[in-house]
Amino acid sequence: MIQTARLFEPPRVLVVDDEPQIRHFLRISLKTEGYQVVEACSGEEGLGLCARQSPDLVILDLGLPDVDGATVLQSLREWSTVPVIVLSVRDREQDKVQALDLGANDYVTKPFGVEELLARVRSQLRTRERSNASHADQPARFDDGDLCIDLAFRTLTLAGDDVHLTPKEFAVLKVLLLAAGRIVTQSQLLKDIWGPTHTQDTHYLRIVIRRLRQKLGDDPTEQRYIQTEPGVGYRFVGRMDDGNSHPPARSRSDGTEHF
Amino acid sequence: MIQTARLFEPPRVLVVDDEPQIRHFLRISLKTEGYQVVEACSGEEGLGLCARQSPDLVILDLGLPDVDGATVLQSLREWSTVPVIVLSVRDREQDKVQALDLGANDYVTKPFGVEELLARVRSQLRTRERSNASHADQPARFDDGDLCIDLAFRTLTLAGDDVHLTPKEFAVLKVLLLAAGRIVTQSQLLKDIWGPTHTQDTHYLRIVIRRLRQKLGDDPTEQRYIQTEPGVGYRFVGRMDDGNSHPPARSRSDGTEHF
DNA sequence: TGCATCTTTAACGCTTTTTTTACGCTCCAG
DNA sequence: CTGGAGCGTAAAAAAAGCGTTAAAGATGCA
Repeated sequence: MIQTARLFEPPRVLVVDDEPQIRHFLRISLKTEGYQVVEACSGEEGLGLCARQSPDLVILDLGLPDVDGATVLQSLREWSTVPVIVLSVRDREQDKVQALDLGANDYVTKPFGVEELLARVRSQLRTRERSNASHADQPARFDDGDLCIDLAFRTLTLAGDDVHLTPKEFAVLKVLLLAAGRIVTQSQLLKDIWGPTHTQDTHYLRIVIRRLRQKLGDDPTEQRYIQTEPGVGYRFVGRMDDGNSHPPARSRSDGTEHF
Repeated sequence: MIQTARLFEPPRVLVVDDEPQIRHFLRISLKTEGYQVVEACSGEEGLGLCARQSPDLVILDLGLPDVDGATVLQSLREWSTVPVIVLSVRDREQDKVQALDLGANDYVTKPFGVEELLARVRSQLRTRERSNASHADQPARFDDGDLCIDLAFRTLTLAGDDVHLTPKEFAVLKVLLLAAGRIVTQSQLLKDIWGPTHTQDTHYLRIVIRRLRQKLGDDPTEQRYIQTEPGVGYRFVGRMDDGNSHPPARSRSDGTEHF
């Protein structure tokens, strides 16, 4: 594998923990290993940072003050596949099983040894490196200045105003956004959202797409966020392009903008 | 008529352990979960089975009679990236770090709870599934600087401008592109796209081919992307080839256009 | 229970896509 | 030189698919 012009950028690790000592301790350890560290002290904040920064790995304490850690994990997994190492004081098997089945990639019981945790971090990053190499990470957030969509908070703002989306509307938008630029076939959307028994009920889609376009301010005369590929499906595209949109390799940019 | 009918095949798990009770125990548990189980009682045998069976996951006991478990892991990692969950009686941090850094994906200390182990197995397989799925689709793409076709994104750009293709047009182009350089017979195209009842309706093809050439900017006076083989079919070629003369078997034309 | 929100159903006009129909050209054999 | 087979082009009619609207069921919540 020839990886030419690829700048080495240290992996970003997001630490979500409410205890300042643990955060401090982890920050020191992780930085010593050469990682970039981002911190959040609540689940809410963690989800937001995940969406905006798309870190390479998340260390998530289950015992958070605001939201249940499990809930955070669950929300996260609705739109992100970032590796998550769960920390918890609970040593019961049942807790581990629950966290792992919610999408955690590893579960470490407190108190833990730093070296072990760091080795598990390395292991996860190693795995991810392989599978990620050819695949750009998914956008968790879209923002072009006018329209802003945040999958973590399920929010959509248009020119600063909050716009409300129904569950179906949001689900469709999410699927389209996660495949931004690519076509999503109608049957794919129907299968994902309405279930495998409705892969032919394209009229469902038409209604939802219509309302989405309405709420997104899509104007048929200009380029729209949601484009129709007749007979095939729909695709979400950003508006920054002046006519020529290009699918290709998006390098990992700063993270806060675009996707 | 491309169908995604995908057979469900249960993941294969290889258990490498010298203790018969543990093997038996794991076999029962794993089979109950619906996995296919393969067993090895020595490192040597484990490596062999890995090579021959290419399992989806390996559970490896570190305390093997013949070879050191760590050595097995190391050998394995020289040619395989299969997820490995290490079992060990040793609880020292140092041992965990060593195993993980040798390429283990997880480390579970004996005695362990079955449910936890199974959850960790699920977690690993889940991760692998995702990365496999995204790798599975062939990155089919043509780009010679002027014309750019991306089958995954279902996009076609000509000199930077987006060009819209109808479903039939795209289907034909896709078949031709996937056989780039080779002839695709008319009846093959008709069978693939219009179904086996229309293998004689060559006029359908003529229309679609015409519109494709139009949209691709094909000029009859120069060499065209889509060439006609009278009485036989059509072939897609990049433009740098010297066209006629030589036999058709250009498996992979040189450099600039990848596919 | 009643209200409000969301989803599903139904119907219609319009655009895009496919199919039909028609005709001109070239190449090659008779 | 003549005529048919095969391909390219063009424009139509037919079909399919999409966008839109409105109203009838569900669903959830106070």
